Amino acid sequence: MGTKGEGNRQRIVSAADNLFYRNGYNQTSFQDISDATGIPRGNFYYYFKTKDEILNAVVDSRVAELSTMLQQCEAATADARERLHLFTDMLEFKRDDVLQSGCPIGTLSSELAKAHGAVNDDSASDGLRQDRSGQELSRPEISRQEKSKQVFLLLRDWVQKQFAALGVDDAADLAMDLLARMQGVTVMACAFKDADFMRRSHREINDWIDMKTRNA
Amino acid sequence: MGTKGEGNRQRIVSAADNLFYRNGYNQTSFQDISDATGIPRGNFYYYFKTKDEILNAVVDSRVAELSTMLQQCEAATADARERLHLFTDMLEFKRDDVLQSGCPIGTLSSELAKAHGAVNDDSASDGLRQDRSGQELSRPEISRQEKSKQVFLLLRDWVQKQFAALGVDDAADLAMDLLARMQGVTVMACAFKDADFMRRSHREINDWIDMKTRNA
DNA sequence: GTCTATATCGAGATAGAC
DNA sequence: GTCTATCTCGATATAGAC
Repeated sequence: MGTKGEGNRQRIVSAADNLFYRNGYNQTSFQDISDATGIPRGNFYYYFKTKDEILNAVVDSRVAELSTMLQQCEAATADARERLHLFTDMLEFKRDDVLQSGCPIGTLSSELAKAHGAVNDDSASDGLRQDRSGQELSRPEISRQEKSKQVFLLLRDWVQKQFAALGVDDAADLAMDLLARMQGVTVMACAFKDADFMRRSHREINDWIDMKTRNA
Repeated sequence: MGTKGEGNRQRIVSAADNLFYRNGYNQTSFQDISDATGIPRGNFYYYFKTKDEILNAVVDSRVAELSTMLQQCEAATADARERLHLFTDMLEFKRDDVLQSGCPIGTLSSELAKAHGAVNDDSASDGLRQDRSGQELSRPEISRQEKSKQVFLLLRDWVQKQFAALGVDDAADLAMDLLARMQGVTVMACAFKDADFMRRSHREINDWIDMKTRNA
């Protein structure tokens, strides 16, 4: 293919984004991304040194895409309560995907919270693990989870801003509560493949938003 | 080791249970279980034909363990509202584990919801995938997720029973709502490593239970 | 910039001695 | 029942031709 390099980079990130969501990060191979894009495996190392760098690019891409979506929510209405309702509408737009694969942000975060290698049951050593030369062992899952957290941080801060605009005094708590409720709905709806539960919960979350911001 | 066989089987299941939780199912190797138990890799195939069978045994073990815990909740008090509060106390007992690795049930369910192999973007074929001989391809992730769902079903039915005993007319919905709220709390608390959020949410979930069952 | 060939490792699973 | 040796496959990653 004679297309320009940066175009290929974007296609890799886009395919990886989709595959990380559908199949999970650990279960997605370079071959899978190669099959989805038509770009040969070896070329990936021209754009990314490691699989972790692809993950970084995917998270950056998700942050950028969600930023755009949140800006559109702000452009659509000046009423912060309406903006929050537009935000929860994701439960409706993405219903089929959520039922099949859960929330892209939540499931990635949960997956990356899992460690690699042996489980440390040893109660004698409570410091960082060290190798024979005394250096700390690198733990990639730590930085990976920190990276994936960026998407949640973006959403939390935006939701908090909307609650604050409505004059509540616990906007930070309410922001975490809203995200937690949406996460809980996606986990249970996906586990039970229950679309009706998603619809009902969507309504009740909107009612909860209205109730919490009634004095605005 | 000259210990009896069934003892070894239990030790394998127990170690796998812990490793599936801390490291994830897909990221747990037979070598990891071997290291944790001292039982050589090859012996696993005397007790289990495949890794899937180990997963089945782990889920059965979790169902049995949780059944015991729920029976203890019932033995502790005849007040169904008190029983539900004892149930939510898991958010307190298991706080450190949840902060590190999330909920064992929810994260396993989310992990097993992810597919294997290529993502089907092809809109022309909307039936089951077939191989060249026309047979349906087996999709182990389907039966795996169905199996893991058993733990959620146990909890949902028990919670529903408690709500029903309190005379509410939407016990089934409330059971799903309670599990969803707890799942949401664990996902966000683990992502943000926020113990305070867990404590606060625990209180608010208990308040919500009391509110929903006020007329009992 | 693009692609093929390959190195290296660890996974799940099997065979067969004891 | 227990254990070692090994098979086969697919993973990430690298080397180097074009």
